[in-house]
Amino acid sequence: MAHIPEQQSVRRDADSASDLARAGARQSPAPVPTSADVARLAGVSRATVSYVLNNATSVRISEPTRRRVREAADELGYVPHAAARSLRAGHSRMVLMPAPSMPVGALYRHFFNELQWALRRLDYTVVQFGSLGTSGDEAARAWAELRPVAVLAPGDGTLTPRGVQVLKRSGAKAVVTLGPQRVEGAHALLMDQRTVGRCAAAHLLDRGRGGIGVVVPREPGFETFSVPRLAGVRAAAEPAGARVVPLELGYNEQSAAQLAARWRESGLDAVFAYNDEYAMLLLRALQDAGVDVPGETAVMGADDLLLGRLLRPRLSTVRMELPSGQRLAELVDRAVRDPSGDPEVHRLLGAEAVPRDST
Amino acid sequence: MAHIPEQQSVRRDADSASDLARAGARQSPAPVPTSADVARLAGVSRATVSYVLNNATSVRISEPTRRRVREAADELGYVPHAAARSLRAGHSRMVLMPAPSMPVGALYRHFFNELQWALRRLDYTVVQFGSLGTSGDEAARAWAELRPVAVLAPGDGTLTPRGVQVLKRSGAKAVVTLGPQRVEGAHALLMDQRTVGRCAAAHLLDRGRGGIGVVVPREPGFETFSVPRLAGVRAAAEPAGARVVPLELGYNEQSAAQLAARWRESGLDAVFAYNDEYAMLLLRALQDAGVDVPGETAVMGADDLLLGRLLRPRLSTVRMELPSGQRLAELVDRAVRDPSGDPEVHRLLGAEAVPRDST
DNA sequence: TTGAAAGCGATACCAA
DNA sequence: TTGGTATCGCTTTCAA
Repeated sequence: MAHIPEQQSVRRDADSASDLARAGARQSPAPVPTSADVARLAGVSRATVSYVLNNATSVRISEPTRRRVREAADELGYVPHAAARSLRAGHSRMVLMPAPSMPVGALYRHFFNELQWALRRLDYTVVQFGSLGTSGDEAARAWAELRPVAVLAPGDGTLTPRGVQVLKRSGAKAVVTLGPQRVEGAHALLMDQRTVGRCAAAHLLDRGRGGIGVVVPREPGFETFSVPRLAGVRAAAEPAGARVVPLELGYNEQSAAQLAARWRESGLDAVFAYNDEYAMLLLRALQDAGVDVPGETAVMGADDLLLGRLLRPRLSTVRMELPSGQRLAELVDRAVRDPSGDPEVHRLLGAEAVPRDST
Repeated sequence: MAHIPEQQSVRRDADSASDLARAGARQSPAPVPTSADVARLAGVSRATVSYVLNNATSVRISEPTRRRVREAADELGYVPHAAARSLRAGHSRMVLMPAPSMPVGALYRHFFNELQWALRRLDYTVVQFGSLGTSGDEAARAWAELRPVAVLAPGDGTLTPRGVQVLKRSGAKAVVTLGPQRVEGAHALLMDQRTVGRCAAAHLLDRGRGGIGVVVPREPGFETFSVPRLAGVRAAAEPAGARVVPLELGYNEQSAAQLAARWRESGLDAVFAYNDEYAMLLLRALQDAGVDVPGETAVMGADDLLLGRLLRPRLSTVRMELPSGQRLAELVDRAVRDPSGDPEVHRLLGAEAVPRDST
């Protein structure tokens, strides 16, 4: 024991080199190296380690010392402890994006990825937090425990004003909802799905249709989109004297066949089928039932999927647009820097009818 | 000032009720309440607060005290600080699931969600960490900073053995890859995409085809799947004397039309089109070019999408199966509890040909 | 140029 | 039954 400096604690006595050697063998789980271990191995103080590894500009450290520290860190496989760091700092750069609880389209996924990427470029750590299972305020509490600097929550009604309060009190500088609804106290990136319905209805009216069916997926989780889309169709069509009828449809051939079999009695001459997938399903079923599309009935989807163009007749659709993730990332950044600003509301979703051969 | 106990620091002087009141006004950002604040308001020690809020069983706290503490916590909107807690505890229950860097199918998404849900039931905190942009060992370091108890990484080659070492040294009890490749030192949930190719090839050979084209998507990011699928076709077809030809295809009508235009000169009589979407695209293009399917050429997809059944002829496909997320969650849990266990390798992906009318 | 020490928030041991 | 206090890993001010 004579060679071991007195101040070292028993646990730290074991010299780091042999710790490292033992890491391969699965015996005792090698203790996770801390900055103190690095300091010891490099023969400097913890402060110096911190200075070197963080490239502190306020202090000048000699080049040989820097090298010794870097080598020691490398040898030990030292990785700083994010929690300890942000605890000390009093803040983090974590942006929490609770993952959407419903299946989302490619457009949204793309936007989501872009946003994530842009935030990372602004030096935020983006973390997706699966919120499935927990609900509402409970979820907000769980998020708040992580002390994110900003929260990008789905604007689908999960988050309540109370939830926003909880998050803000826990130190979140910005709470932003992303979806069809807005929430008191939070910024909103509003993707108003009614626009999609309105757009589809306008096109169908334009084609002279007077009885519009609106497909409402039977699968759970789609209400956040399907309800406002239906409302949008109503808002645009009913004032113009058209009839609007919601139609339940399950995503399977049988359900589509049933709907198609009753089609003629419904007296409808058009259908907005929620999205391209349901539209393709229904279009095929109608054709199989002998209903002429677009002669007897117009069929319209949404999402502008490539696959819709492969059908005959080619599927008319609603193309949606989202702004670049970059812009939204900047909004988040602004909100973080100036938490006192009033909640901003941005309408994001652009929609445009793409007439093809099915209407 | 007379009414304020001497021991309170200046910052804490402001009484909590008025802090709360000020939270609505956006003046000074109300300080985030800590357990000390709760203790002060309830007139107890921080220790007691901790006991009450964590339902500690080793200590008995009187009911009135419990109530006072709970009310104080409620009034302040207190939420515990996860980082501080896990720092003290020396471990967390965080499972990191770096989000897949490529677009994935519905099957995988479903599996992913199920796994996430099952882990949460086992009391883990599941966090998805977007790894886009950072690469390889750099990413592993970023993950390690969060000190997750387990990491579920995409098994697509991003993670290196070095990365695994970094994670383990940072205290991760289990590192599990999820994808086509395995990595030294980590458990593997192997989804060997060659199986899919083999399965498709077997079916096509069965149908008497001797020249098999294999679509390789031109879009970036698909290599991790397309390369092993091609290899699988080769492995199954070439020993049987069939010819295998890779075919680049972009996901657009033009690219498909080009490929179809050159079809007859290729002399192929079958194509495995990567997945149903590419298959549908190509099938339509072949038909438009006057190629008879399945007479002249068989077309096969993968994923068993509903939409594939809507085409005429109905698309033959490869249906894939993944085990329940529950089982995998249990595997992760086992690995966490017994970090010394040897890396397990599980083959996950089941594949089965679904013959329909296009082959 | 480097080191000592305080402190971030929560917990658990030991006393009282 | 409750309170004081050391501790987790890291950063940063102040002194040397």
